[in-house]
Amino acid sequence: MTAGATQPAVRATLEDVARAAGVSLATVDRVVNRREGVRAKTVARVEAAVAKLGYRADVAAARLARGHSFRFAFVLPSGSNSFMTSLTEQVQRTADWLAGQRGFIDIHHVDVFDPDVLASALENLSPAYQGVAVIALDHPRVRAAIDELTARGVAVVTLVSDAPSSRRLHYVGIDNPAAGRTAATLMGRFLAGQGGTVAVIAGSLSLRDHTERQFGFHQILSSEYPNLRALPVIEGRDDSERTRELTATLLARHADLRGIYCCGAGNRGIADALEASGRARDVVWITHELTQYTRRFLVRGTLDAIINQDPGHEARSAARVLLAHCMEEPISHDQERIRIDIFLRDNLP
Amino acid sequence: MTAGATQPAVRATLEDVARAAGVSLATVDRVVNRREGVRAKTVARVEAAVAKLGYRADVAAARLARGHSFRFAFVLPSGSNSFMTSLTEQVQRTADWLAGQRGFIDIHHVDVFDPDVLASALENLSPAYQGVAVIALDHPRVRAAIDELTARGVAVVTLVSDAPSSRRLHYVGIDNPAAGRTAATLMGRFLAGQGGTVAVIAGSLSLRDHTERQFGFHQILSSEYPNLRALPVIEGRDDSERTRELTATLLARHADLRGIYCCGAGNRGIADALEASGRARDVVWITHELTQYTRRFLVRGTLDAIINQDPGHEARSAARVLLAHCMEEPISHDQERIRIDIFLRDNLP
DNA sequence: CAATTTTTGAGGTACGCAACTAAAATTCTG
DNA sequence: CAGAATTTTAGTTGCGTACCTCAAAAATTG
Repeated sequence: MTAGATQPAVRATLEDVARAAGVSLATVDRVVNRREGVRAKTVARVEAAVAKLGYRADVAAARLARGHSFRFAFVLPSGSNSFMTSLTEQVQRTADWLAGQRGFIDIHHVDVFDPDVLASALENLSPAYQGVAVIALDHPRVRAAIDELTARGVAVVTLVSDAPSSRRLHYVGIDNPAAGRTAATLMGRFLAGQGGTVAVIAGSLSLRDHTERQFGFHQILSSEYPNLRALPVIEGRDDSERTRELTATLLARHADLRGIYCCGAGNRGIADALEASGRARDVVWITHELTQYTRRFLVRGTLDAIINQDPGHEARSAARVLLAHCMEEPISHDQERIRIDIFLRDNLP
Repeated sequence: MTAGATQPAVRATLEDVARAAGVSLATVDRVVNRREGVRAKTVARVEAAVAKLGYRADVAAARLARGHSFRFAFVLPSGSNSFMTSLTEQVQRTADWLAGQRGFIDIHHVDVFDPDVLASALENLSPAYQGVAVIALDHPRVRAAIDELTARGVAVVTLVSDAPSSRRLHYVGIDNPAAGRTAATLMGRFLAGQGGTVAVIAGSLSLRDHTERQFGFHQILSSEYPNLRALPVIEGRDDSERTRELTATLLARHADLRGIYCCGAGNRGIADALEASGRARDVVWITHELTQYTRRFLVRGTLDAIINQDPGHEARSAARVLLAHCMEEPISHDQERIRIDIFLRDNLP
């Protein structure tokens, strides 16, 4: 048995460092917190002592002493599908957690699909906020609002949907073109050796994430799976009833329809239409977001795969990124990267 | 724009509560921490004040005052494949993070594949540890060692590989039978409509996780994909060279070999044999764990899918669970559940 | 060398809570 | 109803750090 680097039983304090370096507490404090007014020679001596004793500031004590507190706004959609409901719930949970760390989250519900409404909401945000997380729209007015917040020193992270050309600090969400490519690869491989047509249903092509997904999907489908022909994209407006009708029409018109990729919401409509047609087993259906409904369709076999982003992870990540920025701490990119989850019936959580 | 529940600008402290309830700090402290020695009437008065002011304990101040510190042992394998190397690295990172929170992690490297060595390592662990994370073996001696630690009041979590019949506090790892089923579903669907044989390569069938994976794999393959015939399981002992030879033999013997599922390590050997045979494109190969090697094989197209568990998540989760247990705090099961990731070329992180 | 600037030391306070001691209020006992 | 036993409450201290002040020491300048 090999013991790893055993650490000291009890941590060194600032005072220990001061004693070891033969200087006063105040000097150690200046060095550790990179304040000026210390000779290079003394700095070196203190840093040596820090290294020797393995000194690490106690975060609890530091936070207490600093006494900072933070206030963040989360701007979420007022209209709600299952995913957004779940996201809101996770943000609420994150808020509870943050409340113990001197962080306060206010949730603002706005119609994020209207650029003007969203932009004014951002513009009228109380100046009390040090950070804002927003489901963004990639639109000039929204971009301007984000840039203005940033210019005022407010940290802005985009959540789920990005505004890449803005000055936002960070994007918390998945790589949507890659998600579309992932769906295409699954579709192509599940339909290996078969020919036919594949339908793509989006919520709206004015939503950046939906556009990016269908772009990625088409990219792979056309280059890798020439046996499959993609039909023109249909806009279901994330509405179940409308999506049901569109799907029913598709099924009626295209006897050779072998696949459906839905890169938005409205899944209940697709399931209804598919099951009513009796072709549920013959058509490969791939969609986004694990919800109580899509889970059921997947278990039942109507749905073949779900591409998912974890709203819990996204909510926590947004809060962590904002907090780290405010405390001038680095973030761990590994931990903050939002994965493109693939769920089959067998690996559902 | 609807504002959510706006929280007070600055949080209430214990003293605010004491003043509001007309009692002393000490009394509030007893009520909040559920100590006894307070009349029911007073308790009610304090709780009302807590509710009214929305008091939440400041975790930083609480930790500082309590002054507790914790020491955990992580027992990891001394022999190393890529996954274990990566896990060790992540544990090291987690240790750095924990060091700021009064938590100390010592890493012990032992031969975890020998039950006796592993059991003695656990038995001889310093009594200074309040918690232990161990890559377990499901063996009577190991189980006994875990149970003894638990009896001594040490929190034990099993990591990556479980010992379900022991009294361990928690298992941090994936559901291995489900992972095997996931692999089988991918295999079956990628080979839809084709007949042929499928090989299963395990590291060793005496490892519980490998056995469980191949069990799940066979379960789904035989029930759902009768067109595919599984060959007897081969043991590659997680050794690349041996695995290469075995794979080459397989390819030579079975002209109708259409799939390979590797539920252990030794992937470099499989890649070599597959590429040398010229049948890399015709054989569906699915394996576990994303490493620098498997990533390359996936990108190149030799490998078709990776079933992954995130070592970073596992290391952090183990530390969080131990820490929460020691501080008698609840854990968020959502966040601690280790997902079965599926990686295709398109959704690689 | 005196005047000035830079660097360092000593000490203190505050942060919000936990845990301890001592004192007060209440209940019980004979 | 006094005095003891018990329950309930008040007061205090310390955790490790950040940040502040004031003065002393050292280095630099004219």
